[in-house]
Amino acid sequence: MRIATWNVNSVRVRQTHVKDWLARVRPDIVVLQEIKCEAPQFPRAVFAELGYKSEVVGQKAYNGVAALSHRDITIRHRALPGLPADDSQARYIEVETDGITVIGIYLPNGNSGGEAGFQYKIDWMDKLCERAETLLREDRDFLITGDFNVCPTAQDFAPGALSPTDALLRPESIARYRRLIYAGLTDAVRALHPTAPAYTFWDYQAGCWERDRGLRIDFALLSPRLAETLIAAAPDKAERGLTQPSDHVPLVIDLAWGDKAAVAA
DNA sequence: ATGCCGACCCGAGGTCGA
Repeated sequence: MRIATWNVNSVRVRQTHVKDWLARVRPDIVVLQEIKCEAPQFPRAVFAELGYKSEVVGQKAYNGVAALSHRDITIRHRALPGLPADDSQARYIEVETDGITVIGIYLPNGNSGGEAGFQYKIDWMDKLCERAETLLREDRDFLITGDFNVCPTAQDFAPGALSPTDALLRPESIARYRRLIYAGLTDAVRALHPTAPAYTFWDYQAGCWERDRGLRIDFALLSPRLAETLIAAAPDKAERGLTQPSDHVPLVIDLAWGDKAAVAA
């Protein structure tokens, strides 16, 4: 099973990139972030030409997440459980297929809106931790993947790419990322590549791509049984070098899940 | 120290991202 995540920074601007990438990489499921449109504007037909169905949690201009799959998927949640009912930011999608729950997230950045904006990020992370802990208690097979907007270690950003006071580096943010790991989830990329930079984001500004001043802020965190099936996990760096790219690249995870099921049968 | 770039809103230039 191939699962991917990609912050596309506007799905309408990036629809040809996404379509070409789907044809090349053929993920079973991909979750998208920052689609920046409401569901009616989502270019479903473009991806349907390749056999992909879309589940969209849209929002005008900002945020917005989606899941594309050529399998049958069931949408379980369109918002992060535990957030206030009046929260209108489209940042969470939870879908299920073949016994796996795939959670796609666009975690708040936390640098805008002052301390209230940062507190929103922290509250969001607390609810995400609670969701993960609930699924672990239920002994479910799941992964949380997407744009986490956190750089947990110094290895996860190029020197000078972030201010030391950036919300991506604040101890409150990192502590909550660590809580997900301590709960029992496995960072798929680090499990296989302990020392590689594995950046997933390069700012459009200041020649960050050309100077390789990147960040590793997109992750796939696997529940224990899924982690045992991990085959491959890597950012698809080539996408950043194309014309008019997203500032993020896809992260692609391969699991021996279908194989395992076949053996068991 | 600040802005760089690029997307959104709309139809200028402000706001947000990370």
